Amino acid sequence: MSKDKHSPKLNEAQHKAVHTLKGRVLILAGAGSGKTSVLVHRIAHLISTGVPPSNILGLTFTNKAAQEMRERVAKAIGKKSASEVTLCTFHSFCMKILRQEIHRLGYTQSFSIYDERDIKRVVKQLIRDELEIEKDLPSIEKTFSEICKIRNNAGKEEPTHWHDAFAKTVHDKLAMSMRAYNAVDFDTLLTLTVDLFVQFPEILERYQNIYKYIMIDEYQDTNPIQYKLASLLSNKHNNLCVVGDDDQSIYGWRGAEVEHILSFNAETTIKLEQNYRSTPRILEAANEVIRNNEKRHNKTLFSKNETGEKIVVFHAPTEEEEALSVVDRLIHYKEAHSLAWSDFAILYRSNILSRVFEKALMSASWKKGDSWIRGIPYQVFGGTELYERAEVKDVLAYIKVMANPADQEALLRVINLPRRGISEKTLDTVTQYQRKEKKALYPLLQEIAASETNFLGITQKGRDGIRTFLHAIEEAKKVPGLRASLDFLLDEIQYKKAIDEDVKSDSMRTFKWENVTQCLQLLEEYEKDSPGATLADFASETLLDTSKSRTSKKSGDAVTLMTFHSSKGLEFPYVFLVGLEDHIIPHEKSLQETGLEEERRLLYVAITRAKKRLFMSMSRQRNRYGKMQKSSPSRFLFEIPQTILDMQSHKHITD
DNA sequence: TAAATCCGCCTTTTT
DNA sequence: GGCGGATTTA
Repeated sequence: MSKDKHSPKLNEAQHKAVHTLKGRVLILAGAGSGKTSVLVHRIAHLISTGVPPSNILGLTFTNKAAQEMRERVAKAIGKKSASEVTLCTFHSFCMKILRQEIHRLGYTQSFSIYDERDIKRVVKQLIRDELEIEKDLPSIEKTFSEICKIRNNAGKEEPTHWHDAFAKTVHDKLAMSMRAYNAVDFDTLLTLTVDLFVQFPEILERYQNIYKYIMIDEYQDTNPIQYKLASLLSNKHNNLCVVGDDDQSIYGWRGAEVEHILSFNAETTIKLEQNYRSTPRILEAANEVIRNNEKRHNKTLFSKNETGEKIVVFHAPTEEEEALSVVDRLIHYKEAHSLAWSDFAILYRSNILSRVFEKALMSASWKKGDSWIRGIPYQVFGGTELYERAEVKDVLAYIKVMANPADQEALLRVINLPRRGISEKTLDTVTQYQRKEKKALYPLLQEIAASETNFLGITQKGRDGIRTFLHAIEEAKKVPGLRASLDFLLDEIQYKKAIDEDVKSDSMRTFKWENVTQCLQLLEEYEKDSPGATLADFASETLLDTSKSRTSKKSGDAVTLMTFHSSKGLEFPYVFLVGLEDHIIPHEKSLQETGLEEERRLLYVAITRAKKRLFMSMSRQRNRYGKMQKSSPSRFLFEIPQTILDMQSHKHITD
């Protein structure tokens, strides 16, 4: 048996998984058991038996997983056929369908996508104006999470007590507002697609006939609505293959139900239990941790690899020293075993932890040949960064307004930006009137701009501002070309000048403008890559896959930094798990909420990313909300037997 | 009308 | 300790 899981030689279970093409197939795939490889082979095999690539649909949860699948399928069957296979996230799949069909649900093709901030603002507004309750308002957070529950439950149960009923009211109003704004959000992308399929069986059938073979990766992470979508689609041809591992279910907080995988009605069930990725030592640590969970299927993951080194653990006095120790080891092992930077990953529970490691990486010096180089190349995944920045959101909001004038959130965001004399009071008058008269905002603004006399008591200044704003938008729309049209707009509204005047520090000013330029750059690339695409397409695709912003160009040799969550499905020879402290993992907030077991699974996922060497570290104190606080090692660490741990001083590398 | 100050919450994880 | 949002001040 080959050790290489990429080798064409498959073990018995893998072989069966690849060759069972019909019916409902459940593949229980332990960590590192060659799951992706099996899926890729299975796709190749389907095609070799004469199934057209366009009949195959592979759904994943993250963009990274989708991208990896696309790359590996392309390698296996060639770029051309691979491009005909649909491999994408649930969300972008729904996007694809809704772009074609959403007009049947009372939207237009150029609908906007709202992120969590946008949607929360709408919810807040609804709670405030529509319900006119002053006292005892349920918090937005709470209402919003109730709303998410309703949506993700796919109408499974009706709300019973007051908070739920309230949330249901807000939910229904929200749905109306969103239709008025011609906007959807991450959740409704899915719910609307399901609605579409339920309301229009003939459309469903059309897609059923396209996607005759459906595969779902990371099935343990499906929530009810995704489950519903998959069952609808696969209902006719009944070829549904799902792959997953209950021990790696880490999205409970997003409504994922492990029950889906535990109770999947399968005609064939296949278990992949041989791990090809990690050394037995690493696997033992993972197994020892996960066996403390009660809610799980008993599994016996084994590895035939060489035993491997013990797991290194070190405890640094401060966060900075922890980061330095990690970086020292990075340099040491790269040198000692002539590795590439991309052989290393630094993984953490939450995004904030990336900071201190980025700093340490940036200021580290290492020897390349005869010369010293300052700064280790690294790549941070996740932590949306670029699209979270105010200036980029502004630009995106302008894009949305041009593409979709009904997008009221975007409109209100930029209508007085840069300041053009439209006061809060003016906006208040206008929106109140508009809500009362049930008019759309944009046409109303046009009406105001066109009027010569006093309209709703709006000041001359306000009216002038509205005119300037609308003029800029309308003129920009006429400019052909996406990038050109946006350039025109930004020039017209003097956006750069506004940044220059608003921002005090020099470095910040340059930084902000660079972000804007980068955004424009992305638009230009997008325009080049997808001829015929619109601004609406750009905005939504951008929001559905924020990783594109950073992975665009230089993906050379670099150390990977990412959260435990986003590391799922990936592997690295050398893995550093950092910040393993008891309030971070298990996260203090998880203790009541999603529960300890999910945190343990999360650590299990993180541990099983490592192929050769695993390092675990923590600090004795950590900065929390600006205050230094003591922290102690994660309780999970004590579940690993001492015999396979190598406790080191943070200062000295011993081997 | 816009700038200055204050307040509260926050940092769990992703699409 | 920093950011967005609300409130106060010029």
